[in-house]
Amino acid sequence: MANIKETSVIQENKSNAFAACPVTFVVERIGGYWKPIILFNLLAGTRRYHELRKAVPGITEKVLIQQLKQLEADQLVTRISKPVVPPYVTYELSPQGKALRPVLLAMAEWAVGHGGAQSEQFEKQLADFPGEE
Amino acid sequence: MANIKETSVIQENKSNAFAACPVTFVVERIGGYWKPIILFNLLAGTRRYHELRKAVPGITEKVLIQQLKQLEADQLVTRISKPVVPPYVTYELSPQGKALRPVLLAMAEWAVGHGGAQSEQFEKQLADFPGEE
DNA sequence: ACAAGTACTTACCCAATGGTATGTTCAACT
DNA sequence: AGTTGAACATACCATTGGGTAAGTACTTGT
Repeated sequence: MANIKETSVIQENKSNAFAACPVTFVVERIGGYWKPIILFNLLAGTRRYHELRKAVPGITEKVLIQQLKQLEADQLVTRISKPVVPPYVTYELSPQGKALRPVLLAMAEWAVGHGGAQSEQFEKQLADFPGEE
Repeated sequence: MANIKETSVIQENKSNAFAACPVTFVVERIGGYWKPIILFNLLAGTRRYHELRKAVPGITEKVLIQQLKQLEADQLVTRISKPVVPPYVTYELSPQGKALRPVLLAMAEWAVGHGGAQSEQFEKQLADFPGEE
């Protein structure tokens, strides 16, 4: 019987930081590579699962589902499933998720300002971005 | 000789997403757990290495250095080293880094609004947060 | 009868992130 | 001569995020 490892010091440390720093609180929820991107897409409105797949290029099904589940568990998105065949499932931002709009828009604007060669493209993307619903 | 793996498809996919989505552009630079937290601390002003260690609880030296190097490589922070002994090294936000202020503040404000039990604490933190320099 | 489409699930794998622990350099202090 | 302190570097390990590939359930279209 090898090392058993009691509850991991790391998690405790993270909880400490979590308690102290508001940014940490946010990172714990929308950190990682894909979550902000998914949220940004949902900001534009309710999307079916399949639509999200197309809207977020490069993401795989597994990861998309995985991230959606986590976002759902953190109550940032709401999953609505109609019991029909073929399945009809949509995802949309919860009120908490919608409250992230300023964060995501601030990100997008920074990208416009500091995206170098991409800036123009980003600007176009933002131009036809839907406002509040 | 086993599979050699040419340049990784993943990176290509990421570059695609990167090209299309402004939020992806940002995530590529300040994604991960620690970077936003470090940037948030630097937002309050120039800090010595040792000060950062204390300001960011739970981070280890290795990871702190690592993240600082990456931020420096991405030109979000500037490292200033005085050639004295003992070493005197400070880190501060570059202009690009300072431009992230709205992003980080938006995060902090979201935390205040949605931090549940922690909200009050976050609010205090933000109250004595320095403004623009 | 069979392919197609939708929204997943499962099993397996790799690479990056992050953590622990220790070493280094140089000078001032004791 | 040994310790201390700043700002790292390095070696090694564990965890996690993310990727690939395949399978599932159920119905509609051909």
